[in-house]
Formats: sequence, structure tokens, C-alpha cells
Amino acid sequence: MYLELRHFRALRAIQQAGGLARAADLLNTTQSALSHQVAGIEDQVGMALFVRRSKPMRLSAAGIRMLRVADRILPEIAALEEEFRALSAGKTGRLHIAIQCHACFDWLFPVLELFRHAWPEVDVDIRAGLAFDAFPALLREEVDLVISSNPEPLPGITFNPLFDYHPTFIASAQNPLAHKPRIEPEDFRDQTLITYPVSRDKLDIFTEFLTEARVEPRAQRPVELTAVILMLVGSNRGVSVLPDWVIRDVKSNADYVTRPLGDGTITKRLFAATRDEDAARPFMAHFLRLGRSEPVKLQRG
Amino acid sequence: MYLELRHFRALRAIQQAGGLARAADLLNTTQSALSHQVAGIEDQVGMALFVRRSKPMRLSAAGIRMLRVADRILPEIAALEEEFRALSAGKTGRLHIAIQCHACFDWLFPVLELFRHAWPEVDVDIRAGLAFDAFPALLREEVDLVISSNPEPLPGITFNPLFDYHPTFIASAQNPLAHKPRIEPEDFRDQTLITYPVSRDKLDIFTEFLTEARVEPRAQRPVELTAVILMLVGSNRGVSVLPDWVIRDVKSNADYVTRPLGDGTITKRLFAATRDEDAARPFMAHFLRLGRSEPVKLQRG
DNA sequence: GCGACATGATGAATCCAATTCATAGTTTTC
DNA sequence: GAAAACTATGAATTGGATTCATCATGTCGC
Repeated sequence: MYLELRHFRALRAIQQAGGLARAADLLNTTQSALSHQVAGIEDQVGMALFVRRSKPMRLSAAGIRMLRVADRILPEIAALEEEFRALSAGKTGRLHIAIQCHACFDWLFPVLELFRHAWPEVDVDIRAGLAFDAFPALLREEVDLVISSNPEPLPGITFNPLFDYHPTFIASAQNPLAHKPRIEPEDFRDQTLITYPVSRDKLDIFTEFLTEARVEPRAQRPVELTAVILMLVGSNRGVSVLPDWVIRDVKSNADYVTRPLGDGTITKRLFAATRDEDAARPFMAHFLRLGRSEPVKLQRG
Repeated sequence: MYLELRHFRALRAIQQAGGLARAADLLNTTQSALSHQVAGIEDQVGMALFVRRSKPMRLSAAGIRMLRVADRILPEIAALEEEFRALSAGKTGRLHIAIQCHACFDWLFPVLELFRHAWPEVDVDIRAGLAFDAFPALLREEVDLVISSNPEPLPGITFNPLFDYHPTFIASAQNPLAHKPRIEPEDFRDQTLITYPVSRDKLDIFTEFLTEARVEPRAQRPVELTAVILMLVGSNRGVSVLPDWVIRDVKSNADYVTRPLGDGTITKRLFAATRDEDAARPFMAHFLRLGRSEPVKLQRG
């Protein structure tokens, strides 16, 4: 039994129009085509769907059952088609974001808040889980945007610059280093360094500061959540280096001190990586705009 | 945009099989056909439904949306097809009954109770409303069975005999007629006759007794419900003539007397009219069997 | 009842979309 | 790096759906 949507559409049209001839107009086809079609369906299902004893033919009991299914199904199809139309019109879409930098939650959430009000139809999500192989995932369309500070030239991927930040040293006011106006690599030798639980080549403190100077901190403690890192630093269980936008909240707190790393010229740039073809889509462009402007505003308070 | 079930089936198969080639087996078609088909759908909806950057190709975001619709729709279609299969296998169907005789409720209900346990899939209903033109309605498949005591030879309609009954006189024990061993037409001249509210040619008391004798009762009072008729008769507000299966309940009640009409030989036969092609259907045959045997059992107590 | 009209059915011819076949171009795997 | 697995593509073919013309039947007004 091979039913097709065509059959359901025909059935419903005949019902609505109250006859083959009128239904034919409705469907932009001929009365004959419909007649053949009806015969075809009835052949398929093995019973009469219409009662032909009176002239404008009517649905039989079986036909009514099929009609009920048609009435449930066809609107779903129509909705799907509408969705596709909206998709190609750019009103809707998917924005699943993978973040390589743990601390990005802090500015990303406010940005996404703004975004989803402007684009309520876009399906938004953040995935920290697959931060490992984010770029292949981007190409496979498992995610649609990757926040990264390490642009690598990859075919099919566009790196859209967002904003610059300074990796900043933070310690307890109790820490001996609190008295130094600036922090040098050597200062870490007798400190416990608290970092996000990712490999060193993704931690600014190593890539930009310690690795080059060949300095190893006394200990390294991986911690998942930014709030926890700040708490541990506050109670002088270790020191940390965080992007300046994270520091913002505690800068005015007397428990903490923040200092530039070295001469304070270390600057990193965050990028939002998208597939080439996506970068220009309206909602994506809007997100990128927000991602450029909003974090800067946030940092200023 | 002209989506067809074929497209949804293909999409789901590809998803389930995890690839075009395997899906082709699943659908008993070739890999090439599916490839063309996918290209066709993507053409229709105007965007890629699959991501081809990795080799067993995967659904894109849009494809997943379509898949969700497929997962909702295809089971419905399958259920409908199953329903049709059951319909043609005779397990299910519709039994909408029109009754021309008001009192038939009394035996029909118990019969239908039995029936619907045996055929839970059959859609059962009783319609008293369109008792007027029941036979045309039967032919138009608005109803499927008509209970009638007046068989008329009609093309396309089969009259299946059910059982015989005797129109029986019933009166209050207070009524003067209670003393007569048998009731004659003349006896109605000074009585109020309580009947169902239908035309005289459908009332046994007239067609079988009074009309021929040209006797007119003192008054005729139409009452809808059997229980109410019995109540009125019980309080001696009138007399009535009812089929014997209705009388059963009050026969042993001292408030009532029941008497044969005339010499007691008036016998009527109830029929169940069906469309010719339906009479042999399994559930219909079963209903007819029940309709023949059960009322008789009921009458015996 | 009797036409006139409307409606659906039917058969043959036609058309078009979907499938197949053969093959090429990928990516993945070992 | 070669073999295997997978998908794309184009031409040929097929087969189901549509059209056209016409017939059959039911409906409605007089």
C-alpha cells in the first residue's frame, strides 16, 4: 500500500470542494486526473473511499478516516514548508556555538540574551563539551560558530575578529605578590597556578608568558568554573591569570589585586569562526556585530 | 515546494541506515535513485538537507527539522494503512444503526453490549433522529443498518429477519378493561391511547388493528420514552400497545395487566436492513446472529 | 416525467518525473 | 598509499500520472 501526499491532498480537496470537478480547479488539474487518482487510491487501500450512489460523490466511512489523517498531516507539512521558506529567507536558523575558551561564558551569555530577543526564531545553543575538535565539528555542521583565540587558516572557515583582551594576573591581597607593581614570569615559580582544565597550548598564561620564559609554577590546579577560581584566589589558595573581562567584577574588591603580565602589552584577540557561507547570513552577521560591541561595553561597566 | 511522502521516507531511511547506500537496500531501490531523490528534495526546499563534508553524509540542521516531521507523520500513515488492512480483513468497520421502531432500544442495547465486546474495533452508533428516510440513508452509507418491521423490496438492500413479536395491550389493573380476557378494537373507543410520537402507519396498533376496524380511540397521546409510557399506563392515564419484549418487565407487576390483541394471532417480524454487500461481512453477520438470538433469550427472562 | 445540465468514469495517447545503469569523483580505512 | 566505501552524475529507460475526448449516469427545473 503506497500512499502519497498527493492522495491526501486530493482527498481533502475533493472533500472541501464537494466534488471532483470543483476540486480539480482547486488543485490546478483536470477532473479526469482526479478521477484516475481516486481510483488509484481506492485500488491501493482495497476499498471504496467514496460513495457514488448520489451525484456529487461523498466520502465513505473509510474515506472519512483517511480524511482525518489528512487533516492532521497536511498542516504539518505546510508548517514545515513555511519553516523552510523562513530558513531560506534568513529569518530563522541555527546558532550552535562551541567555545574553546572557558571564560567566554561570561560575556557570551549577555550577548546571547540580546541576540535571542532580536532573533527569536533562531535555535541557540552553547556547547562546551566538544571544545576539543571544534573546527572539524564546524565543518560538519555539528556546530555553527566557534569562539577561539587561535585562528588557523582553514579552507571553508572564516575567522571574524571580535575584540581584544589582556590576560591579567589576579591574586589575593594577602599574597606576597600583591606588593609588586608588575608580574614577571619568575614570580610564578613559588605559586600555585589555578587554570581551566585544558591543555597548556590553550592557556594564555603558558602560550604568552611562561613557556617562552621556561618557567614552571610550583603547582598547577585545574578548576572548571570561573566563580570557583575567583573564590580560591580570594582565599589565597593560588593565583590565576584570566582575561580582563572576567576580572571586571572583582577589580573593585579589596580582597583581590590585579596586575598586568610583564609590561602589560600582551594582547590577545578573540575570533568567531564560522563556515564561509554562513558569515554573511543576516542573523549571523547580527551576532557577530553584537559579539564585537557588547563585550567592550561590559568591560567598561 | 512539493514535498511527497516518498521524500520523507527516503530521508528517514537515510538517517536510520546512516548513509545512502545502506538506505537504498532498506527501501529496495538503488543508491543512485536516492541520490537523485535527495537532490530533488534539496531543490524543492531550496537548501541542503545533508552535510557532505564527511563521507557517510549526515543530516544538516534543516534536515533534522524535516526528519522530525517525518517521524511524526510516517507513523500516522502506517497506522492508517494498518487500519485499512484491518478494514479489508473485516476486523473493523462501522455499524451505525438507524431504528424505525422506538421501542427497539430495549433489546438493541443489550445486543450492542454483547457486540462491542466481540468487535471492539467496530465503530458502533445508534441514530434515532433520521428514522424518517432511513433506507435512502442506508444506500448513501450514512447508516449501515436499519431496524424495521416493514420490509420493502429495494434494490441494493437486503432485509435480514430478526425475530417475531406480538403487539400487546397493556393497561393499569385499575382500568375497566383489565377484566376482559381479550381486547377488541371497540374497546379503544373510550380509552386514551398512548403511543410513540410517529405517524400512524408506523404504529402497529393502527396498522394491525384499529385502522382496519375503523375504530378511533377517544384520545391519542404521543410519548417519547418507553419508561414514561409505562409510568402513565401504570397510573391509569391511558392504555398502550407495545411489543411483547417491552412488556416483559411489567408482566409480573400487579399494577399492570397485559392482554393479547384480538385473538392474539397478530404477529410482526423485525428486520435488519443492510446494503447487499454488507450482509456477509463478518462483524455484520455476527450482529445479525446476535440480533436473532438475544432478544428471544431476553423475552424468556 | 422529460430534457438540459452537471457530474463522474473510461480508454488511449501523451508526457514527465523517477529510476536504473554505468561510471566517475570523493573520502575513509587499514 | 592502495583498497574499500560512499556519493554524484549523465544518459537511457521505464512507468505512473495527466490529458483529451467521449460516454454514462444522476440531478434539477419545468
